[in-house]
Amino acid sequence: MTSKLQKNFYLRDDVVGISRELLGKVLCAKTNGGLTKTIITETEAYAGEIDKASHAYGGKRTKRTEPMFGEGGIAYVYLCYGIHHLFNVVTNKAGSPHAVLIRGGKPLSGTDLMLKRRKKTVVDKSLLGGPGSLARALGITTENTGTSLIGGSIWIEDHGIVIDDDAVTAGPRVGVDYAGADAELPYRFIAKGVQ
DNA sequence: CGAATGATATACT
DNA sequence: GTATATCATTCGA
Repeated sequence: MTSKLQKNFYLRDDVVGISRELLGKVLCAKTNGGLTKTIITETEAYAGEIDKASHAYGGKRTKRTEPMFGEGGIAYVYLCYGIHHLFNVVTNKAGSPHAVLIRGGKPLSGTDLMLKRRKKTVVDKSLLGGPGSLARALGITTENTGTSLIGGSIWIEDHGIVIDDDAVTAGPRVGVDYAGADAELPYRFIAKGVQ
């Protein structure tokens, strides 16, 4: 059974709960003429204005973070360190800059295309190991920021994969040391045994 | 462990 | 309008 996640999934105000539920879901991207699918195994929640690690902390609204302030159900893609594209799913209603960063996944379909984009020949965990690599393998770029996840070229499917609570690790986020105490929040979710 | 690399935010003139 | 500091990272040594 497969079904595409609908808008009401993204509109809830529990961004941490959504991050947890996205584990095991399938991220699909039809970019550059090719279709790729990946099972989401690692996510991170960014709780907008109350979260120092978020670009939108304190309700800061800029041209770059604009998509996060929009309605849930769209993509927010940001170029980080001049090299890496990071893919986020915007959640909550318009005006609440919540988002879920997709940090890792496992190839499901379109593997050849991912290998080609990463210039690799074998599938290993470095293919989708990390937010920058994952976005590159899926062909996601900043061009895709603001794209709708309902009816756009990027969407998320539910394949009926259930990740048991025992298989979920919640922990502090990485790479956000500058956020001080907020970097310690257990907003990071990893699905064990799927990777 | 350290460099690469470029858009963006912020603080200036 | 122009300048500089900073970054939700990765790869290679």
